[in-house]
Amino acid sequence: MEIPSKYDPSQCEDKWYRHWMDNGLFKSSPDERKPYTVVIPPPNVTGILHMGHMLNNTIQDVLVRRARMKGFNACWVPGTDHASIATEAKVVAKLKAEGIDKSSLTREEFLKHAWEWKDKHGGIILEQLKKLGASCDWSRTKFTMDDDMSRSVIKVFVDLYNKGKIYRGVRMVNWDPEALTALSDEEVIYKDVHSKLFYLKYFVEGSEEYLTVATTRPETILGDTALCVHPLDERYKHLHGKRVVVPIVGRSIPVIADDYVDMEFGTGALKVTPAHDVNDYMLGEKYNLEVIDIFNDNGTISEKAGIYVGMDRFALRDKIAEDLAAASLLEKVEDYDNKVGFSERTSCVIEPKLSMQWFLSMGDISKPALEAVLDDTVALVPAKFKNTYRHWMENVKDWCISRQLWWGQRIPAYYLPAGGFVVAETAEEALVLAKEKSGNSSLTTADLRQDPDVLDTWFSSWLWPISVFGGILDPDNDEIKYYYPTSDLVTAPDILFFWVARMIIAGYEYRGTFPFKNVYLTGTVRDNKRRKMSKSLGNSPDPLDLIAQYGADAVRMGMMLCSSAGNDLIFDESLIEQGRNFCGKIWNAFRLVQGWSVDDNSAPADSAALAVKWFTAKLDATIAQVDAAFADYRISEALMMIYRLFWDEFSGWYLEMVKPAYGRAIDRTTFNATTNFFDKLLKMLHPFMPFITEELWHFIAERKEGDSIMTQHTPEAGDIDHGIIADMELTKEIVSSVRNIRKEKGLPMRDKLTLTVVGGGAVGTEYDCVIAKMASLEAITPADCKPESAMSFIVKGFEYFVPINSDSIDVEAELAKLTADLDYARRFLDSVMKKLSNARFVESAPEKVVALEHAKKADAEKKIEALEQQIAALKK
RNA sequence: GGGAGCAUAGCUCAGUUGGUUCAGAGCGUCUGCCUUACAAGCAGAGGGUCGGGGGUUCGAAUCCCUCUGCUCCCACCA
Repeated sequence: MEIPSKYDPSQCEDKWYRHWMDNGLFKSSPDERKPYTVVIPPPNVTGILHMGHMLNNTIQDVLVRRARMKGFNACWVPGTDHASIATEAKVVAKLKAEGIDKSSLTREEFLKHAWEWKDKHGGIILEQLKKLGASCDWSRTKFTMDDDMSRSVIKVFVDLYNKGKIYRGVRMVNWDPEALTALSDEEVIYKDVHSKLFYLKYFVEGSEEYLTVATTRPETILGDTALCVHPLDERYKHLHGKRVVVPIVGRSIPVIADDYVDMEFGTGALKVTPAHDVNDYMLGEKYNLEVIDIFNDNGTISEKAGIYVGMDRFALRDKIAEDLAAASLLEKVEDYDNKVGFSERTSCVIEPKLSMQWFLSMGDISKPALEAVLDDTVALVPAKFKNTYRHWMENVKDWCISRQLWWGQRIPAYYLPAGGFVVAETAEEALVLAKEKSGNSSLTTADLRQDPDVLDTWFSSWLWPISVFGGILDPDNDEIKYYYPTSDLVTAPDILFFWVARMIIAGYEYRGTFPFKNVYLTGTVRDNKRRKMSKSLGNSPDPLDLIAQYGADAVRMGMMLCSSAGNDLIFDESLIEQGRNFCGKIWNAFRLVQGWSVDDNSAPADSAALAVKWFTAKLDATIAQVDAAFADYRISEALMMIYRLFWDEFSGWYLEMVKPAYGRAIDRTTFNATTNFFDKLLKMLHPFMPFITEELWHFIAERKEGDSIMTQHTPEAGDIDHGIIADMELTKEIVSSVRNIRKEKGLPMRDKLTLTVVGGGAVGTEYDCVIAKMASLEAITPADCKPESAMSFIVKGFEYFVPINSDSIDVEAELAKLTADLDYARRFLDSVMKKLSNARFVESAPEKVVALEHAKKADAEKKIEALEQQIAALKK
C-alpha cells in the first residue's frame, strides 16, 4: 500500500470513526470481563461544544480508550441534560423573537415549542463529540427527560417524600426576577460591586428627633416594618419601644433592640424589611413583624407597596433617592463596595423573596457521602478538593428543589379541592391517595390540581450514574449490577456541589454505595492572558474550526499537553500546532521505515543489534513510567513521556542507529524489530491520538475486516535492562560532544573524524559502532595520552580527543575553557570535601549518601587530573 | 469575615518521605544546517541566587514562621 507523503486528517478521521461505529467497537454489554464505566457529564441539550467540553471529553476518551486496551469492558455512556432554566430561557427568547410571549401560551403549547427546539438542537453537541473521536457507546445515549429518566426522578421524589426528607414550606429563597423562578443557593453567584450607601432619616414619632439609617437598598423602605438597634447601644437606648416614621412612606414602625445589629456598621441602626432580606426575615420571625412584599415576581413594585407601583426596582432606587433628597430625608450618600448575588443562568440580580417552595433536607442524607470522600472511598483528583468538599458537606443546607418553570419534571404533588395535597408517581395513584385522605370517594383526577412547578435540573442529574442503567426503576437489573459503581468521573470543579456531591449522596441513598471510584476535576480553560475562555469575551476558539484546521488528534494532544488535574490550563493555539507537528513526525517516521527494502539474507549490523536491545529496554522503562503516571492521573505527563520516547529516543536515536546506508537494504531481524516497536508505540499513542494511530496501524500489516487498533491490547512492560539504558545515555553524551566539536569548528558531517579515547572509556568498546555511526566517525582508537592538535571533552572522567587541523584550534580559547572547567571542578571537589570532613555529616547522614559523596569525590579528582593533563598538553 | 491553594527558565509546568540522577521537561529564544523520513525538520547552545526575609538541620526548592503578590471556595454585616 502506498503511503501518502503527508498526513491528511480530513482523509482519515471520518473514515475511521465510521469504521469504529460500523463494527460496533464502542458498544459495551455486560460480559465476563471487568467493567470500566464512565458516565459523561451530560452537556446542556441545546449547548454547543466549547473548549471546556473539549478538554473534559478528551480526558474521558483517553481514559476509556486506555481502559479498553487494558482489557476492560469499557463503557462510556453519553447523553444530554435538559438544563431546565437555561433551555427554557432560550426557548422563551426564541419565541419572543418570533413575537410570541410565553404568557400567551398554555403549558402544553410551550412544551411543544420546547421539545421542537430540543429535537432540532439537541443532537448537535453529541455530533460534535464524534468529531473529536469520542468512543462513547452511542446506543446508550440518554437525555435527562427521556421517559424512563423522568420516571426515575419522579419515583425518587415520591420515595424521599414518603421518607419525610422532602417537605414544602415558605422560606426566603433566591428569586430570579428574569427567569421568574426560585434558585438554589448554589445557583447564586456573589460578585463585588460598587454601590452606594444611602443615609436615610427616620423621624421619631411626634418628635423632631430622627435616627439615621444606612442602606444600600433605599427602595426597600416601602417594605420596612421595624427599625433595629443594638440593646447596649447608648446612642439609642432612649428609643427602645418608641416608634419612628418611614420616610416618604409615612408608615409608623416600632424600634426594636436586638444584638444581631453591628453597632460599628453605618449608624448602628438597621432598617428591617422582612420580605426582602434573609436576616430581616429572621428578625421578623423573632419579633413577629409584619411582612410586606413590595415586589412583583418580575422585580417591579407591587400593589402592596402602595406607592411607586409598577416601577422597576432599580429605577425606583434612583427615583426614591431623588425624592428623599427633595424631602430633606437623605442625609448623605457614600460610595460603598459590597457583594451582590447574581443568577448563575440569567445574570440578573437575585431578589431574596419569601415564597412557598419544595425542599430536600440534606442533613442525614449527606452523611455517608461526606464520609466516603474523607476516607478516599471516592478519591478526588487532585486531593486538595477534599477540604472544599468537606466544608460544604458539613455546612450543607436544605436544597430548594422546586422551580417555577415548565421545562422539566413536574412535581408529582396533587392538591385536593378541600385543601392539602398528596404525592404520588401518577395521577391515578394520587387519586387513590386523595380519596383516602379526603374520605371523598367521588373525586376524579380532574378535581386534583398538580403542582405547577418543575424540579431543579440537578434533581435529575444527581441520579445520572444510576438512572442511565435503569437502576432506579429496576434496582436489580443486570446492567446496573454490572456497571455500577462506575470507575472515573471527569468534570469541572465548579459543579462539585451542584452535581458531584449530590451524585454521591444519591449513590448511597439508592445503591448503598458510591457512584464512582475517582473524580478527576479538570481546570478552567483560560486564554494566554489568563482570562477565562467564554463566549461573552469572544476569546474561545471554536473547537470544530480547530479540528478542521489541525485535525482532531492535534487538538486532543494540544489539550492534553496543558492539562494537569485541578489546575487551570492556559490554552494557546501553539499547543495544537505542537500536536499537528507530532502527527507529522509520526507519519514521516513511519514512511521512513516502510520505505526500507528488506534483505532476508543479511545479518543485523552490530549497531543495529545494540540499538534494538537498547530500545527494547527504553520502551519497557517508558511503559512502566506511563503506567505509573496513569495510576496517579498524571495524564499530560504520560503523554509527554510517550511524546519524548517517540520523538527523541525512537526517531532521533533509534531510527538513526538502525537506518541502512543510502541505497542499502535493512536486515530482516532489525526490520521486524522496528516494525514491532512501531506497533507498540502506536498502541501507546492510540488513546491520545486515535485517528492517526489507526490509519498507520493498518499499513503495518494486512488487517482483517473489522480489525482495529482500539481493541488491541496495550503493550506491557517486560523486565527492564537498566544497564544498557545507562550505557546508551553515556554513548549519546559522547556522540553529542563530538557533534558539538563539529559545530564549533564548522566541520560538516561528511568529513569523517577520528575519536581517541584515553584510559579506557565511559562505555565498553561494543558501543563504538554506535558512536561511530551517530557521530560520523571513521575510527575510534584507544591511546595513552593526548594526541597532537586535538579538541577534547570528558565523559564520566574519561578523556576523549578529536584530532583536528592545528590551524583551526584557538589555543587561547581552549585554555580559557579548560581553566574554567578546572576551576569549577576544584570548587565542586571542595564542597564535597567539606561535607566529608564534617564529622556530623558522616555520622548523621545515611550510609548511602555518604558513599555517594565519596563517589563524587573520586569522580571529581579524576576529572581534575584529566583537565590538568589537557591544560599542560595544550600549553606545550 | 472564615477556609484552602499557589509563587521554580521568556511562557506553561514537573520536582514523591529533606540527601544519587536536583535545579529538570516541553514550548519559545539564539547559532549552524534544504544531511537522500520529516524546515511542521536536523544538530548544537544559552537561560533560574526555586517570590522576599528569618528559622530548624550535618544538609532545604522540599519542613516551620513571617512578609509580599495572585487564585479559588464558603459566609446574612445592612
